[in-house]
Amino acid sequence: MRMLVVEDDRDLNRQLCEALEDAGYVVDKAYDGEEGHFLGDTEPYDAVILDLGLPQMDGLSVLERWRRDGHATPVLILTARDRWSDKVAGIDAGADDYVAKPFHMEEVLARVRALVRRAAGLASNEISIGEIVLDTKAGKVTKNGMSVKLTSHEFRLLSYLMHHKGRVISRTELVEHLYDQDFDRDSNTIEVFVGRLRKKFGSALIETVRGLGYRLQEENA
Amino acid sequence: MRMLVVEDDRDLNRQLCEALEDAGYVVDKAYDGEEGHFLGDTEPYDAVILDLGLPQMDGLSVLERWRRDGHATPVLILTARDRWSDKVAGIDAGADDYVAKPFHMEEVLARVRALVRRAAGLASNEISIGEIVLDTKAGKVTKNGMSVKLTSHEFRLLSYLMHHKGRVISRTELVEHLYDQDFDRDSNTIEVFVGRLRKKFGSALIETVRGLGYRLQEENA
DNA sequence: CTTCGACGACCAACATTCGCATAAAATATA
DNA sequence: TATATTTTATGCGAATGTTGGTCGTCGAAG
Repeated sequence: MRMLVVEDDRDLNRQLCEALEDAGYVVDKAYDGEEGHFLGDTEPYDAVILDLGLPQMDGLSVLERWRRDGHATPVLILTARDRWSDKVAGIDAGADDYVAKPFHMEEVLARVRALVRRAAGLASNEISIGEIVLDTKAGKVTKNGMSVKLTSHEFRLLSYLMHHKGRVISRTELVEHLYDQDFDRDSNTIEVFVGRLRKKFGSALIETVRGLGYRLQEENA
Repeated sequence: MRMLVVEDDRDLNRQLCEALEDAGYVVDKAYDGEEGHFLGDTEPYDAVILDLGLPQMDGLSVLERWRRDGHATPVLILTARDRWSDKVAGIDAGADDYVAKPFHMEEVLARVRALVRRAAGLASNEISIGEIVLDTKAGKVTKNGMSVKLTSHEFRLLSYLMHHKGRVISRTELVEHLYDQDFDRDSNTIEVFVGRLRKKFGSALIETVRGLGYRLQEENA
């Protein structure tokens, strides 16, 4: 999962990024509204953390423009504690959730998890497909109840695929969501990891759609 | 485990802190409502001890604001013995428990233990995993019934991990809960202590999840 | 039906990061 | 001061991620 943090306070921005990276996400950052808007417009994020008080273009405008342009990316708003009106306006503008500053990093993480989960239309922290169960909170995967050991990239890949099961995912989309901006476009890492996942879960799990990408099938185990 | 004590009576504050530290917690203190509110809002405590009669902002308001902002941190209220109404109001405001002043330190400690325990979803003061039993009340650990000698940091680390068994805990989270504010971010102390615990309990106890953190497994002993 | 080309799978070597043990230094405790 | 505990420093080794190459396979065009 790939996140964008738009926050002008360098220190806070760094803290947020660290926490998110700790939690296993890939994170891009922006320090002003314009940059943030551009990135959110260009890159396919799975969630955005957006501060409201920003230089260049304030957070609310950024959010409004995104929504006007049809971006549905989940957005978590950061508001100063005393700016109630901002909170309301943020929700009107299409924010998915908000947290008042100052906040507990853990709370932000919990809310981000919830956003990603909801975006995938799921109710809990667990996604299952056949005998395979992925627990995003515990960071654990089991097959037939047996825990399966995955490396962090393997986990991310599987996680993304399971969040979008049934849909064909292009290699480009995977690269965009699993890596940050500068990454060698023509590399075959994704294929390698798909191969490794198949070795661990059986080749039936991930279906190859030639020329388009990969798909996780509900029926298969 | 990391605690916050909000109490304007310096003497009492000090006593509480000492007792808590003796019991193996890491403790931050605040002498007025504002400071207390800020800290509780910012730092991830495992429990808070909150006096109601405070300068700047009274305890009840502090608590109400925390709860309104979605903080679920367990809070133990201190009330004067004759202020029944306060007690009721405290519970309404979201306190988890209360103690009337003057009190026995023992009672406070017991209630704090209970709060931490409940927050972790446990029923007793003993947490066990395989043959290892940790008694939070006695501050002792046994393996196969044999007492194991741990240093205070070793105990704290093990305790935190056991309170969250099954979940992957990042090194960052551990540092945040085992040390107070200013602590060198890139230090390898945690790794050293994990190593020591493994030496004492066997390497199967603490599983490392590369790139993410550590996890205590229910299954393993 | 055959052939060709493109795409993906697989493999093995390489580079890198990460965690661990160890020991020495610093700090707290008795 | 002596002792126990905590922290820092460093090098090693294993786990992980990446690259490049080869082979197999699918599908379309002849």
